[in-house]
Amino acid sequence: MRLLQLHSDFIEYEPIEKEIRDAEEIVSKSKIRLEDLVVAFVAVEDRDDESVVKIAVDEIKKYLDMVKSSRLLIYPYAHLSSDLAPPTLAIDIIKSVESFAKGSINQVYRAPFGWTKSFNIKVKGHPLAENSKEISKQEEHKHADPLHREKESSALKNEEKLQSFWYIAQPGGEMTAISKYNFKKQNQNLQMLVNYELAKNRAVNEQPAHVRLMKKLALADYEPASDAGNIRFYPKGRLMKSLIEQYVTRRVMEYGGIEVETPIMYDTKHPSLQSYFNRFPARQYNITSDNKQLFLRFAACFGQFLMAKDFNISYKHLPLKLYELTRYSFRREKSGELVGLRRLRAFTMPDCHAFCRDLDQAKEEFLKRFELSISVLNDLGLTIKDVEMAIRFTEDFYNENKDFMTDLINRFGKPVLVETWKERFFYFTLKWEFNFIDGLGKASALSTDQIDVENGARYGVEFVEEDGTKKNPIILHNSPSGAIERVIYALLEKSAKISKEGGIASLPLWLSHTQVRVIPVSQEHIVYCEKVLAELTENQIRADVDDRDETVGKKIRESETEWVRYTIVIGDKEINSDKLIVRDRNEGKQREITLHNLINEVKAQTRDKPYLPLNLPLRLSARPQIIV
RNA sequence: GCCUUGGUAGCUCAGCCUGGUAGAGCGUUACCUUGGUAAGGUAGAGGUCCGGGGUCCAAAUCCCCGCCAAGGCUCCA
Repeated sequence: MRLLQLHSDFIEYEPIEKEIRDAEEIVSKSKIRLEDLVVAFVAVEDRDDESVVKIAVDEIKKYLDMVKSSRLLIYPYAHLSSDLAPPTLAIDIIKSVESFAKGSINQVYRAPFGWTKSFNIKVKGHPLAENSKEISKQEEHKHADPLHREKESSALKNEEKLQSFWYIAQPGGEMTAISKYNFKKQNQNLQMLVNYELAKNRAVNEQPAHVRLMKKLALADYEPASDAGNIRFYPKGRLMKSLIEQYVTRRVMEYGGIEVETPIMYDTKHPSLQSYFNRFPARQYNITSDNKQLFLRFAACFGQFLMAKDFNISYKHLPLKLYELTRYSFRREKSGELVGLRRLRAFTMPDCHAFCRDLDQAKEEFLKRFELSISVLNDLGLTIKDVEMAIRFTEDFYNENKDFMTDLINRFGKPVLVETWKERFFYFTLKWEFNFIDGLGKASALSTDQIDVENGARYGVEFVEEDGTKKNPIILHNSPSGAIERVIYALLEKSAKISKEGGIASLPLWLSHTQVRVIPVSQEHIVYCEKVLAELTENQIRADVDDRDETVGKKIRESETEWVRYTIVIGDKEINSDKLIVRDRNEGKQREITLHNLINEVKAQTRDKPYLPLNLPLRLSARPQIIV
């Protein structure tokens, strides 16, 4: 017996005419509408007998409980099988299913057997809404086997290939099965990552700290007029984001990345993309334009692969590295999955692909990019201490590249989470990522790299080998920082952690909106303040002056709550001497310094980092108020 | 999608249980104050109590339907 269950908002059906001679007689041919129910499409197959009835009803009942529904429509649907039972037997079995189901299910309906029916159905969108089963007489034995798992139509996955084995690998290369590993105190975050990945035990009832901070610091906010997960960035957030974007781009270009730009929407009917879609039921924004079905990119991969396909590449050009910073990549994550800046539907992703000649070259390049990623994160204010690494690979890859794997783990220098598969299902054979663990124990991937052995051929990317033959390259997929929004999330969450432990929450100076704030004691000092301001600005330091008609105390308080690192108060004393009194927020106290030395101090801390001027009026009285 | 919580002034929220004049703080406007390292004072303006329906003499408040959001579940190739 074949069973397809759909959790539906409604179904409407209307018997049109008898399809077979043995069709049952029906009372009325009028249209029937049922709401909020499970529709079970049933096909009775040749081998079936009455013994499948109980099994089928048990399955249906289990499914109804799972989706918390108590209304069932049994809908005979021959098209589920090509091996149908004779109609007379089928109708008996279906009727048995109906009467048996009535014993345990509140409301049971059945559509007539043997009729052509028109129907209109709306299936709910949740992951369990579609469920397909094949029921046979041996089903009961299968159930006794704990390894037996259900097939779900929505998962096109080959589950055997997908079964994961989990380990902790330590520097040196030793691997311990996760159940046997003893987590030490310093590995708390790794343990949280393991919990997050495996135990799925992460119920918390709090708003993440960064959501409050992104609003308080006037960086970013939700945009109610857009789709959820599409964030608005205020001037301060935009500036911070621009700086990170410029920094990451510069580092990738120094590494050898060639910057390109690719479209944000693609035709679903394109052959390369189509085969990708068939394999991975995607979550993307769809657009219909004229007669085309387009989707918004969820990564820079397609654009770069389609571009590389048209290149004339020799082995001498490899590794060839293409880079794009996507603003945006889109993923239509389910509404409930979206959180602040952590998980969005539109995000900015640095994406660098390296096309490599062979595995040896890919491995060599892989290590370079690993070092690049660590260095980039470090400069952004996130060290190895702040992240946990996960490595995922196929067993074959591991067995053939043990030394390489050990090298990778040693470079990280801490125990890492390992996930392995017996066979390759995804397009990569090896993947690592750095996960940031936030104050609520949630893990989010930042930097990542993958060895892709599949998409070269899928997209028809080729290079000419030394002997003149054409080959598909191995492709590495690296994002040295992860999504820019997510970097900001991690920085804010890290600050919140520090603050919770009694420290001073702050952002790296080069990413701070205002680096120095100048406060006049009274209106008559403003002119002098602006001179100081001009000198700071000339030296590429972001400084502003609080010329509003407020008391000094209040201005200082606001400077502190805005996380401004250096605050200078200027009155008669300062005008008549060459010394300034600076309030250093990191130290929590004031000290005397000359303007020249202050400039040098700031420059020393922001050396080699991008600079952008303030994107708001330098006088606070001229700024619109953005937050409370 | 499901579960939970929420939607009241520009912002953050109280009021709702127990129906009867629309509230506070911050911000904003005006005036006073001209200041020295974390909030100076006084006065004013500011409301479709998310939308629709119902109950009631009377609904921000109770009931029903809907919309939107957040958090959780799930998911995260």
